[in-house]
Amino acid sequence: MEHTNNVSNEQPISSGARTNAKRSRSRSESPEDLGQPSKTTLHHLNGPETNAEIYGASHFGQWGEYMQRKRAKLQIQNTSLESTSDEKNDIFRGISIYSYLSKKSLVFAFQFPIIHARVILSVYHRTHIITCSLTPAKIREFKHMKVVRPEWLVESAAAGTLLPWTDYIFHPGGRAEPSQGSPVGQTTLKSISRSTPPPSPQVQVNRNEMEDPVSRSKSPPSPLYTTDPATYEDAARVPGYALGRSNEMAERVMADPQWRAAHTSIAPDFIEGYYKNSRLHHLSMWKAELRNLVMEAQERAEREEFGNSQDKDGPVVREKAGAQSTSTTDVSMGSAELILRSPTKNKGKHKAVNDERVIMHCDFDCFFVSAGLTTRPQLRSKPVVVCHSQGNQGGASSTSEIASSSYEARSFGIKNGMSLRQARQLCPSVVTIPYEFERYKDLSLQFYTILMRYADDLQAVSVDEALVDVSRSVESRRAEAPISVDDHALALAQTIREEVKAATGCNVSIGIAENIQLARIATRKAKPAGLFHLKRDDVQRVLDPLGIDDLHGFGHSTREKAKEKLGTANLGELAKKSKGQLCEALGKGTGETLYKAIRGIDDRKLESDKPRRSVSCDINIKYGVRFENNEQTETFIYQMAEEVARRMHNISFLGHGICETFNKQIALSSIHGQATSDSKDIGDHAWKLLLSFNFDPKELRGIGIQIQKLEKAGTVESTAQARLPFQPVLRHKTPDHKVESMEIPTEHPQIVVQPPSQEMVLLQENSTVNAEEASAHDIPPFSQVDRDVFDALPESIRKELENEYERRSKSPVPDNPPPVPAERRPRIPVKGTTTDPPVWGTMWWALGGKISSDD
DNA sequence: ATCCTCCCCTAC
DNA sequence: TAAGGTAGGGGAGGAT
Ligand SMILES: Nc1ccn([C@H]2C[C@H](O)[C@@H](COP(=O)(O)OP(=O)(O)OP(=O)(O)O)O2)c(=O)n1
Ligand SMILES: [Mg+2]
Repeated sequence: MEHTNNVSNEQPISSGARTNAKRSRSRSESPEDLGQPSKTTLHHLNGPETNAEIYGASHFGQWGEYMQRKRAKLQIQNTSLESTSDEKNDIFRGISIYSYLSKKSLVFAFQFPIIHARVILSVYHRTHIITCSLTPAKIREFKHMKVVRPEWLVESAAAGTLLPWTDYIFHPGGRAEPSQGSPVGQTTLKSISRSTPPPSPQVQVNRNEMEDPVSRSKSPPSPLYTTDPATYEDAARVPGYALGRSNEMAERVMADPQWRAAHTSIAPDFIEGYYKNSRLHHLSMWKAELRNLVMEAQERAEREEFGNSQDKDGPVVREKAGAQSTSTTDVSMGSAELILRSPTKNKGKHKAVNDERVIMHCDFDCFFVSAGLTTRPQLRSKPVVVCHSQGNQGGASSTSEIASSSYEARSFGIKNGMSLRQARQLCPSVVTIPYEFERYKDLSLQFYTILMRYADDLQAVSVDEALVDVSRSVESRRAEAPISVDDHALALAQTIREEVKAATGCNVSIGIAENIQLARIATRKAKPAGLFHLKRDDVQRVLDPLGIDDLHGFGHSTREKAKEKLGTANLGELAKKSKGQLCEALGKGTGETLYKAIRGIDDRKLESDKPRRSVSCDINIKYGVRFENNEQTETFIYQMAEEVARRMHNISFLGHGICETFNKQIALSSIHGQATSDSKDIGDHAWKLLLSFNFDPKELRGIGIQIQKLEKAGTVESTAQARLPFQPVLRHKTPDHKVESMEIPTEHPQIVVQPPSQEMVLLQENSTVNAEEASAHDIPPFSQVDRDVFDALPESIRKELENEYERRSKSPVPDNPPPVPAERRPRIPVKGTTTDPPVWGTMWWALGGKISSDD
């Protein structure tokens, strides 16, 4: 529990009515589905931008324009949008504008005379951002671009000439808003129209640059037109996190092209190898697998209870029928089967509401280290850490991260999550041992097997950690032996501890309390190798000296916020604050959770049967992704698609600054406009998207794909989290593997993309894609085209569209058939549950960042 | 009021 | 060399 981040894993308070996956984007036909602020591009067509470079060779851009135009029409029902084909009002010639305004503001903008110039909604090219409100993330995104306030347009139009944009530079009011996602600067239109005098330009910019954005991208990063919140420094501030200066050896080695060719993402099996060595990937996989196992066990228990068959003495864990222990290096839990002994799932039914629960939080002590020490007894009582770097690798400067540290090591100040370099500074004699993922898996299954024996309900938290509701077990023990034991919960916990120790050779610690939060606190006191029953009378005494970040779900950032807004991070002090104060400082839900937590209250139920709601695979690459050309990029994309969904971002370990990450979302549909789990479909879409952005592959530092709003197709028996939806191969290969279900994206998932801001090109914002009507990868069937909107398109675009339709009418494009309109699209037949949110996808990539000298 | 989108935050 | 993945809670503020 000493790792850097925090105590525990579980989230506070589930959010009741929410039906959508968190990161999902929903589809809607309404023009308001732009999200907010709505992003719409006004492109003045007359300029030289009307060339192929801008619109690319792809029809995506055209379609995007079509959609935006249509939406614009819908939004401004009463405003004529007909294009004026002449040259009056041409003061905006050559200017492409990316509007980042709320809907209201947008309408406002449309009412201006400039709108009567030909307004083209360009997807791929912009010269200016227009906005009056930006979130911190957008500030980062736009920081190399010309960001102006709407008055620039308004007043230019009024003046009949293009005023210098530098007089209208947008800059967020004051410092960056610390609170997440909250816009910085003005929010309302009122403040716009009220003619605030334009602030004097912060930066002088050569007027010529406006006409030649491309050349700009070659010059050193342009000065910021917005205040830079320097957000990445926040990451570096997180205590103990293994950010650091560059690893010199790594830098040297990266400079060698041969080495890079062999070891970076260029290698065809890069992703697989990366995952194989990623402890965090394993943790995530295991967690999902364990949750599934528990869920299956519960369903089985309920079924058996109903059928009245209770073979109380059968094995609690067994190999699934036909499960071949593939090899000795099977790190997956897929072939195991847990059995829940007591078939009682407290489903909140008439289950004595007032009964005090008994919750146990069971957690291995320094799990990875303990596991490693089972075969290295000679290292017991030494400062031992688990990390990749072994022996003297990396020397004194190894950036290898420590996954787990023994308690002896912790006495030197070493913590989980630190870099080996930091650890060596604290304790030069620290001993490193390697990862043994398969062993962790085996031990974990033993651990869970034992827990299941006593659990009324069980929530898998992690490979080494579980929350167990033992209320009834304790109750019945008390009934059987009322007097001989004074704390039946503690006695049961001791039994569990001993059983786990006997089965695994490792120590678990167990915290016991009446709710989850307190049980976790109790575990802190129990460690190492101990038990602690936190009883009601002791709660305040135990809680008061703690800091807010000692509570699960409250971390570094919340602590800083509390210190700033409430003057203290100490629970005893915070207890004096009113609920209103806490809510004001931290938000309503968080404030209330905290208010209760401080008082030892936590109403959350164990989460043992919630199905997964999204799938994504992330890779953070330190130095792995370095493409030389598009071919390599393509290869990688398809690898990723095969692997499923994945996202990447980049925080460089090599000491060259942080890359910027972007994400965009677009509709993804299979060839036939249907849901798909096919890796080729996903790869195709992702690759096209990426291609359309036309950036330098050398700048690429990460790519990601993620799919959300999953809909179950088939049984509920899904397992392997990352692989499930996208590796149908798995099912065929290992029929015993029990992956007969697939989660299939319904209709068109979305993929999100975003361009390098360095290129001064801003791509279509995800939300501008009307997914209900278009896949964003293709144009709609001709019959679906809104004639008015179509006619309003500039001639060049219209021509291209016409050509395309013409072409298709002659020879259908097998590659790219127009998707069936949504309302006619056959729904994917879904067996099992009826949760029907559509699936969406998000694609990420990261650009920039330097790497040693060659970058 | 409630939903949705785009974020941020947390945890192992 | 080292392999910083991943799912979900929750807040702000616009749309409905
Ligand atoms: N930053 C981290 C934190 C944890 N882990 C892995 C290794 C840990 O052994 C395992 C369990 O995490 P715990 O938080 O339970 O930490 P430990 O079990 O190592 O120590 P303890 O539980 O005794 O505090 O997860 C990791 O790889 N990286
Ligand atoms: Mg542990």
